[in-house]
Amino acid sequence: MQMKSTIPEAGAPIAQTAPGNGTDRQEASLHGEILLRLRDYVVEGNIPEGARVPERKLCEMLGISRTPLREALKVLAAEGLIELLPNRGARIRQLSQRDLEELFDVMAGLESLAGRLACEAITDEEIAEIERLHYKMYGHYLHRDMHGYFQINQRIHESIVAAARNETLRAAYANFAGRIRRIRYSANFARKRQRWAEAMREHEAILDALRRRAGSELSDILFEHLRNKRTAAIEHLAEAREATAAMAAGG
Amino acid sequence: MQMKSTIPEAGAPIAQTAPGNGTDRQEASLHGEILLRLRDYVVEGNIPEGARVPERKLCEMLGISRTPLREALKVLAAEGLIELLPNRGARIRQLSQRDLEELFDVMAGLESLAGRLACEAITDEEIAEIERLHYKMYGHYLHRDMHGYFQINQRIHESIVAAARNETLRAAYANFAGRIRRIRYSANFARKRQRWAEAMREHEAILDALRRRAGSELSDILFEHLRNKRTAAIEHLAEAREATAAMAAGG
DNA sequence: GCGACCAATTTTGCATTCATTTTTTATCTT
DNA sequence: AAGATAAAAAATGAATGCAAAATTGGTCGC
Repeated sequence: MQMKSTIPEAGAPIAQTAPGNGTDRQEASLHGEILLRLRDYVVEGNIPEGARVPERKLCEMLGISRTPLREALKVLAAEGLIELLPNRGARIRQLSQRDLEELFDVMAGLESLAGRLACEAITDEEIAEIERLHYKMYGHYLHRDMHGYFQINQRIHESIVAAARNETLRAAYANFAGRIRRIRYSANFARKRQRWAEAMREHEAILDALRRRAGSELSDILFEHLRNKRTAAIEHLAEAREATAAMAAGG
Repeated sequence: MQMKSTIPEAGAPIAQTAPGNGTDRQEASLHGEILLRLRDYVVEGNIPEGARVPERKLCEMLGISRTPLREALKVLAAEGLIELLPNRGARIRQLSQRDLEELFDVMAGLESLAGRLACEAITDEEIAEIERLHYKMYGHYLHRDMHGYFQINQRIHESIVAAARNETLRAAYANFAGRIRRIRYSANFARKRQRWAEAMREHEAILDALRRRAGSELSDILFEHLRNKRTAAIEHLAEAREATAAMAAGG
């Protein structure tokens, strides 16, 4: 039975052109669509860490044959989201604490670069927009609305990356951000309260350096800002994993 | 005819475990081997820019079927070395001048990060080794040996990346370096003589900052160093492309 | 002689099939 | 009954087959 000649029995609709996570979107081919869908699926943490990604099940789920699926899996492996064990299929890549530290440092480097480049090209309008976001975020801070704060925070960082006017950088940033986001979803990540005030102050320094187009200075501030984030995140993850381990032992 | 049950008639030997270009090496599966071979083949500039990568020819060349080849092509496309046009096959990605500028800036950011991280972790022995390389490179500079200079220069930058103790960073660096290396091979890249003395001075500043473990400072110096490289490289490439275009028009 | 149109060939995308390895299950031994 | 062993089932890796799209070559019209 050929797919093209009959209506597939299983599977959800394939077509979708959602803006998505920012990584390269290659439309119009089956493996491309599958890649987008699978990447989002994995990034959103729908499969637990270290779990197998069974080809057959996914094929049925998506209503396709194994060929395009396997092509997508190879790409996801190259992107670092999954692992391919020879003759033993795909697994969701389990990030060690060290992996996460490394990832955060690379993100810090990329944002630090983005800040430096942004100072060369950013317009007054873009700065005004970031200021607007900043004050909105400050409002969330005052109201102790962590979720709102977090969302605006992310938009500010994305705005800085966008202002760098470097598509290559943006794509790399999106890739690494995706790897971290996976953890965030599955570990129910949240920023520590004690870090909050400090982070807010750092954001003011970021905005100040950006206004003055002080590239080298902004680069330093952003690196340190992300470094502090890293410390908080790693601690949080360690606690979460301990809790999970304890639960598994207790239950 | 199944590959496993008969000896393949066409194609060069598949097995090879060369250290290669530094990007992740996944052995033991056909698509993995193909990926390594194809990547090196493309990075070394064996196929001209924009040229088609015909599946069938490559399959015969490598003595395999299209399935693993296509898997490898998808990965190379994700890495940014080739482009996949829907229903029109793979082409060697043609980098615009803007693409190259972006790539150099990202490389600058990654090396800048590497320098910063290296200052946190580098040992005296590693610094001594980089000093040794530095003086060797200085010798090549004095003897006007560009090729020797260039090779040592590359080893110094790789040493700094290695000293950052960040495998994620190293892999990303290798990926971007590969994209640029392709151009270098095919455009017969070389540094401008006029930049040479300046680059040598910058390298002394790099070494000095490294000795003092001045992370932020080293970060700045490395970024500027790569930025200057970028300018020289882009100019050179523009000239080379003009020459090629003139040759094509004249011949 | 040059360009538009159409059939033949090639190429691509995906499904299917086959061989091999891994995992599961059932049986046997101690 | 617990563990080891072997057969059965399932999953993986790669080749082949088939339909759709694109490229090529040739013919016709102007």
